[in-house]
Amino acid sequence: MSQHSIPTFEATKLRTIFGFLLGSYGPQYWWPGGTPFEIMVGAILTQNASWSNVEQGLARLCSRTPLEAEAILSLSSDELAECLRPVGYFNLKSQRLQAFCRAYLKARGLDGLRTLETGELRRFLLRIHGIGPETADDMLLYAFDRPVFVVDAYTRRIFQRLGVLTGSEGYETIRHGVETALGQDVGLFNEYHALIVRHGKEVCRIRPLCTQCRLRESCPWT
DNA sequence: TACCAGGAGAAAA
DNA sequence: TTTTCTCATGGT
Repeated sequence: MSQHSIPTFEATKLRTIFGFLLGSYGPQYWWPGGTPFEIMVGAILTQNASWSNVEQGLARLCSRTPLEAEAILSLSSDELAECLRPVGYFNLKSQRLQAFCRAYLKARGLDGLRTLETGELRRFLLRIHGIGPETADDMLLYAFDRPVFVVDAYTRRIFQRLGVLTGSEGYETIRHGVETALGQDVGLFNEYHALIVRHGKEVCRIRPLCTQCRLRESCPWT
């Protein structure tokens, strides 16, 4: 399947998977924590990092300065990196977070960004250095309540095991395919991504059979 | 001791 | 255009 061909995702299958996850884990009440700005900061910090590390970094940052764009930019990149040390990639994320804060203020903050149509807002976010498709979609869905399906490594893994994906599909192909199949449902996308992450953490990351997965008797893909 | 986590961008092939 | 490399702490 090439990046440019549009696969047909079975809505029934996608909803069956969702129902299984929701029945197994219940609502996840994402995003964990805070204001839209905090959610956007968290989305940057959690790139290829565990949320527990992000929480430690956020706590250090909040103990140093208010969690606001102006305050974050008032720190030197080294000072910010030191706050973010527990997150990992702290030098990288210090620069990415400040790049985001500059763009955020230039766009007149939350009020300015909220006036943008979803596609326009997505393009704005993707132009910021350090914000790729998954981070942008996390922000769109969880900070702006826009109907966007977030694709992450867990999504690819689970959908591939279940035969929804072949493994060669690109990010936009998967996102567009799921959105087309399920319709523009913010609540559904919010819960679906959160449940996929929850299950991804439960199921062994390496072995196909996970002895720690509490669903191992009924889980259809382990 | 290894391995990898709610990725993204640059460099190399 | 596609693949590989780099960034880095903390938990298991």
